[in-house]
Amino acid sequence: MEPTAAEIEAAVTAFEVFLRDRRLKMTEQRRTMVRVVLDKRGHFTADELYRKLLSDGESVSMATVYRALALLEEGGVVEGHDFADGQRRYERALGREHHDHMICVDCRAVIEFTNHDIERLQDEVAKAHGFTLKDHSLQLFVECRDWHETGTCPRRVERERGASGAQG
Amino acid sequence: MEPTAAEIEAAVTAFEVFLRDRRLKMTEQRRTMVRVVLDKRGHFTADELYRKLLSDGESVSMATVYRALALLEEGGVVEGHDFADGQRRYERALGREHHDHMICVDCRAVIEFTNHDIERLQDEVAKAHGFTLKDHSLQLFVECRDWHETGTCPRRVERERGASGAQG
DNA sequence: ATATCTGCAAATGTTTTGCACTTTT
DNA sequence: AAAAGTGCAAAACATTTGCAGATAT
Repeated sequence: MEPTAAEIEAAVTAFEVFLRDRRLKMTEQRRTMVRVVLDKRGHFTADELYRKLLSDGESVSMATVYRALALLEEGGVVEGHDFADGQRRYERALGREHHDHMICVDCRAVIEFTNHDIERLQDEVAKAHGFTLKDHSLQLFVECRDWHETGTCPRRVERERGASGAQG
Repeated sequence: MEPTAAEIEAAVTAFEVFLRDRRLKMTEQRRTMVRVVLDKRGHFTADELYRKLLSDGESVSMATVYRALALLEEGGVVEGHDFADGQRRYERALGREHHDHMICVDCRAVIEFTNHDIERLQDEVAKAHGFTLKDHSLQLFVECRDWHETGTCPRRVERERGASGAQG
């Protein structure tokens, strides 16, 4: 499901077109970020992306990461979500279908799901009120009962050791 | 739909019981906040509540407002929401039914709605994945088309004048 | 050439915290 | 008296911004 190298390069080109249309410039930092981001699975924060770039030996600043993420989002390369934990999270959008998220309140694992009936009903609700639905945000906060009960949830154990957040 | 004075006092007492169960104390500030909060309609931020208390001549600090809001939320007096604009928003929970929110991306108006089919489907989704649904967060970001087109949306006009945020 | 970018450091805005003092229980 | 709460100012955090120098078109 990860994009091939060729697909990533096509996306770089597409992003360049997006930038050109707005009279913005393609830079080494932006190019690198498109590549890194499309190669990522799961969700990541601005800070996680920044660290990844640094550990890859890239030369970027946090400010540039934030400025680029905003553009990557507008350009449809990534999608941003707010899981109500104080940090915006991103995920690769290119070539992915729309989905919503279940977040385990115990271990913070993120599980994706799609439910077309819910999507349709949302549209109907908006219409019924005379509005146009532009976007939505749906998170289900769940509990991984079995893992929870046995205390063996691997992600929770990891989190309690102080490791970085779990991702679905 | 606003609670009567008697209902508010009953809520103060109930909150006191909640506190006592946890070996916490009822204070003048907390008592006042329960009253003020239950009297409010619409959504408010911590800062808005703080200003309201000050203008009422109450003696509170921002720190106490934040600490109390956390307790009020746990005690079921208020419910907190994250509308992805960087500030947590609260609303009176006591005696209110569950509902979700539509937020106009143009004027930031907040409209409440309830859809039982969506609720049921959320439960089913969680169950289908082997999880227990503990909570959810659903926001529909909409556009008030007519107002938008005519440029007469009262809330937008108000917002552009620099007034405080609109509430549904 | 010129408009846009970048990095840095400083600023921002919201929320949290340490601490000495005050208030409930 | 003991335990918890308060205000204040400082800290913590994620994110944004001003500006001078660097880079893309």
